[in-house]
Amino acid sequence: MTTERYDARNAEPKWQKAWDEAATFTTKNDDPRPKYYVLEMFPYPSGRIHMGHVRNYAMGDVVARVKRAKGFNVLHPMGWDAFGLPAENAAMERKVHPREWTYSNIATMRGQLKSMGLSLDWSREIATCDPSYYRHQQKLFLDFLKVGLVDRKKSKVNWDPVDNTVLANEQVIDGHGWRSGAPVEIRELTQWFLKITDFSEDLLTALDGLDRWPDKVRLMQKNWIGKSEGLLVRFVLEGAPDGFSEVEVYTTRPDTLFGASFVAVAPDHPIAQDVAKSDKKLTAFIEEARKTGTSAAAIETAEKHGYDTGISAVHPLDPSRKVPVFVANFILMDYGTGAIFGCPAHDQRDFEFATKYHLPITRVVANGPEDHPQVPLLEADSAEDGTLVNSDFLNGLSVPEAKNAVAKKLEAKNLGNRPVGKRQVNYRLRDWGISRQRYWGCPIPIIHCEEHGAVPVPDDQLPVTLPDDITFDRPGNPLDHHPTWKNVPCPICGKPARRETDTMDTFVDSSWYFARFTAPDADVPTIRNVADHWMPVDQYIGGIEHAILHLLYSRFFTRAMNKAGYTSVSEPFAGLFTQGMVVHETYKANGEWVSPADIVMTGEGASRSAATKSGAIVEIGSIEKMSKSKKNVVDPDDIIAHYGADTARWFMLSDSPPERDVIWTESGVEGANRFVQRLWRIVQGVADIAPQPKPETFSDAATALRRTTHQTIAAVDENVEGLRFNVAVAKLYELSNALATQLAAKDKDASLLFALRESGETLVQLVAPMTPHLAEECWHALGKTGLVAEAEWPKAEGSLLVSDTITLPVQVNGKKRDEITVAVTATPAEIETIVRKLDSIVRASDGKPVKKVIVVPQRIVNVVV
RNA sequence: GCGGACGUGGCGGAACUGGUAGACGCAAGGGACUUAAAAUCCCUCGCCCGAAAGGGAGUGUGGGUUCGAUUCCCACCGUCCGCACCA
Repeated sequence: MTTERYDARNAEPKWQKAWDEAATFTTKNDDPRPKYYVLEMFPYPSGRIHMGHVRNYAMGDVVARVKRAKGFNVLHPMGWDAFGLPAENAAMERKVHPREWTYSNIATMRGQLKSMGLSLDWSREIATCDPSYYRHQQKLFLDFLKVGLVDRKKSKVNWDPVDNTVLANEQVIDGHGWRSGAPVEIRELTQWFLKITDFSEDLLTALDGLDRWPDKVRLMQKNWIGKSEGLLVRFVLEGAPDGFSEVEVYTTRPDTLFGASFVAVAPDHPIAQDVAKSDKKLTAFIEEARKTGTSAAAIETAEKHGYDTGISAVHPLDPSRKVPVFVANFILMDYGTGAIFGCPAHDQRDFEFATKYHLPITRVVANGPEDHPQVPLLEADSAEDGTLVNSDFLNGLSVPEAKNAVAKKLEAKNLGNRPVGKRQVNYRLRDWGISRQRYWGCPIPIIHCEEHGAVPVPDDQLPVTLPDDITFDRPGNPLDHHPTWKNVPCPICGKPARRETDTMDTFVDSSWYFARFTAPDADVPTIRNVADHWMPVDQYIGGIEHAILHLLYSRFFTRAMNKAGYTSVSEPFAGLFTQGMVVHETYKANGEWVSPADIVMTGEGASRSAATKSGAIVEIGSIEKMSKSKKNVVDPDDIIAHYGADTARWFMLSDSPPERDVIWTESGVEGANRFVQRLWRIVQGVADIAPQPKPETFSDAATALRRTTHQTIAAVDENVEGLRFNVAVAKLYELSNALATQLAAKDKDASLLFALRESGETLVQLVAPMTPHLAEECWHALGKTGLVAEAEWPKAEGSLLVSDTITLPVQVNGKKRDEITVAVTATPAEIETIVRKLDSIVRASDGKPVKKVIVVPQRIVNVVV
């Protein structure tokens, strides 16, 4: 028996090459076996992979390898989310072209991913920044335009007046541009929009069908779509400027209409704007309100402010009542009609506002007799389960009844030739603005002609490619500055026209890449029947940070592609799993963050202490997400070079439940590596046993080992299906322990030798999805021909999963006192007889009479005294 | 503020549908092997009382349902996450 250590550095490249040469992971579209599409969120090519990638891709790879072994035709591709701002920042800071920077990062990261031994079909690799990808995206955009899913309208953007550029929200820090430090202005630009709101209702209701998505993500999307059912109500105005005889408000609480004590409109509301023309104070108020609207910190501390316009609104149900009309800073023009009626008693914001401006606060919904209308409220009370009071014909009704009664009444009542009230469903979801004033993105294929307006680029002129000769020495969008690129003839009249210089939001790129993977070389965006065959993705795995935008946009995009005829599915991801982050301790020396690679740790447990290599004392800080800024990053390359990819993969799958954060620790990696070495030793022991014929009868030891082996197959199956990798890992440890114990036994009969061989081979197959290189090495050592990656998944023998005797715990009044071993077939009556005679039970009963014996078959016995 | 999740040994965590709480790993302690170390192997390992046998309480806190509750219900405490002047 050899006892050499397993040498990952040597074995891993060897097996990666073997898989490559055998094309083990290349997927054919016309393979007749049932399909399984597993996908991990593709990475942004930032430069190097990080531990989060290792964890994400290790999980997906386990699923892919298990499904492949179970006979599925598995699609498991990889690509690059390659457009985006960091490439432009690199260009500005390091004078490197965004394309070169991106492709060089891709090359590095591809090499790193390959060193992980992932079972990916690299022949399907795509990069979103490649014209061979984005030309199809341009085609999709034009087709969406044809089917009416594209819109062009004005929208507000963050504008940096020094850099002359549009800023993303994350580039605005405390109301200032991140690079220039100048105060950010809000500007209106004409932008392209995708009409995601056309699908608001469908995107909402279809969430119910996504039963393999986390409830949490579905709830987040539901809140994001934000459906509300309410009523539009028209108020007649008195004392308003010409042309404003009425104001329309939106409310979800029409039942509280009799509690209205004011009407408020947004600073951007046409009425406010009009009054401001002749009212300097209001102009100043609106200006002030806009300022507080930009930064999140300001909003949180912002007080509710209002400006009384002097206009009165007539109560629609009681013409004798009139309420003042305010302009208020907490009303949003974008939601509803940009105007509300305020009911201070039942809305906290209205309550605060009314208190400040001394407006009446009248209770109109009471929870019970204690809520006498005359008792002053200390805060608003939503009182959704209450009964209407103080409300004329509504008195005594429940809230839903009152909502309905008000709606009915106002719908029937006419003002001019329209009803006063109209029921309306509202969504918080807004259309998706995709215009970005940037270079490194997919060009929007439109040509602007003075005569013909926005003209689509004809199909035969696609793709509109990005020009290479650009500079970043001027602020603003290089496409806009380019001397020639944007000058083109109008496709309709041929007169000089100009290209759209905006590029698409990078979320567009990632909204359909999963569909492109199904036919990555096709000269159309998707081949319909191929996309229909593979889609939806059976298992999608990625970070929770994409719970809303990426996943919602992809759901929309799939519907849009469906409408444009590219696929007949409408949901892109049947199963979704969101994995936790990789976190690590932080270290500080002399006030500076220190990398774990630069410290020396001494002592253990609570008495641990750390120092830098130069001897400075290191303070051990909190455990946080690995990030460059805190320097608590462990580089996967270092780990793979030191321990091998299998150790890194095994560690990422062990211990922590995959949806939770995992703490990266040195001892954890070493533990994982210990297992890798241990498995190799065990397998060498098994390899010394010649393959055995299956015996007729088995010794007790052999049967016990076989039971463990087959129970482990069942357990690993079940836990991998449920993505509980940490539990599957624990079961594999148990099997290893049982196998090692029997391997060390002195006298082994032939049946035990058979069981050891069976157990060893099974163990190798079961770990193969997690530590694939080690498994190949073991498979080979066991004398197996072919690749374990291509071997059929082991099947648990049903007869070994059940036993003919069973051990039942025996409780007295719910406390365990003893246990008995009986035949599985023992009847409850037989068990009861045995239990009643047990010394331990008689003793524990303490002479009290036995009232009842509860026998739960196969589970437990409880004696009630 | 609204919504959601979670709370189990020194640590990460396991526990099927209400049925033996603490699987498995890490850390720790003891031993074997070794000139020594590493590696490896064996043993112990939630808390309290007890030499042991055994016993007691125990899954954030307090109550409830049940023969039986980590699991279900109510209240509270704590942690984390999402959304937010959304009418």
